[in-house]
Amino acid sequence: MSQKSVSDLRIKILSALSDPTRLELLEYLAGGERCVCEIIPAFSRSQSTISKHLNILHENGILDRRIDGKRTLYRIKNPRIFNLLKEVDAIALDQISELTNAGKILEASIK
Amino acid sequence: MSQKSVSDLRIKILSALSDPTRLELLEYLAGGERCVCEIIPAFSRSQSTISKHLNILHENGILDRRIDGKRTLYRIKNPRIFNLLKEVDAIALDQISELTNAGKILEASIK
DNA sequence: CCAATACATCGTTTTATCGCGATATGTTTA
DNA sequence: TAAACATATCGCGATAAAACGATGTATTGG
Repeated sequence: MSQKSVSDLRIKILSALSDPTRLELLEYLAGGERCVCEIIPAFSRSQSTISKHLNILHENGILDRRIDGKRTLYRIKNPRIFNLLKEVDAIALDQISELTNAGKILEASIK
Repeated sequence: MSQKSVSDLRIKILSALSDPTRLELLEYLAGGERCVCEIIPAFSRSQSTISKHLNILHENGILDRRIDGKRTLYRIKNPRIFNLLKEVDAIALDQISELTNAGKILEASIK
C-alpha cells in the first residue's frame, strides 16, 4: 500500500497544478462534467497530450473519471480546488500591484 | 520588460511551491526572518542547493531578501502564501479521509 | 463481426529540474 | 590588504516532464 502522507499529497497536488494546460483544463471543467471528445477540440494540443494531462489530474485526485459507453467523462472532484486557485490568483494580483506601485513611485520620483 | 500576466504568475507561484525542500523552507521561515547561515544547518542539503531553492522562492515573489553585512536574510514576502498552503492541506486531508472511508466501506462489506 | 469511434498508452525527442562540488563574489575582521 | 566568512553562481550528471505521432484497446453502430 502506498502510504499517503499530507506532505506527499501536498507536492502532488501542487505539481499537478503547475502546468498551464492543466490549469486551462480545470477552468474548462469548471463548467461541469465534459467528455474528452469535447475537450480535445477546445484545446490546441494533440489528443495524446490532452489525454495525458487529464490522466495526471485524475491520478492526483483533482479530477473524477466516469466511463459512459465509448466516451470518458471527466469532472472536478473537489470544488475546493477553486479556492486554492483563488488564493494563487490573490497572490499573483498582489505581485502585479506591487510592480504597478513601484512604477508609480519611480514615476513620481522623476517629476 | 517582462510582461506579467496573472496566468504566468500563477504557474510560477505553483511551480515554486512544487518542491518538498522549498515547502520546508517556507515552514521554517514561518518562524520569521532568518539568515542563510541559520537555514543551511537546519537542512540536510548542500549549501548550493539551499541557496538555489531560496533564490527560486525569491525570484518567484515568495520571499523577500535583505542583505545585512556579510549575511543574507530571507523572509516570507506575503503571508497569504500560508492561506494557499492551508487550502492545499485541506484538499490533501480530503483525499486521505476519502481513502479512509473507502477502507471502512470495504471493511464493512467484508463482515 | 467489421469498421468506426473514443481514448489510453508507448516510444522517442526535447527541455526542465534537482543535487552536488567547485569556484566566484562581496564583506568584514585582523 | 590578506584571510576568513557568507553566499551566490557555474557546470555537470542524473532524473523527470512535456509534446507528439503511432499503436493498442474497448465499445458501438451497421
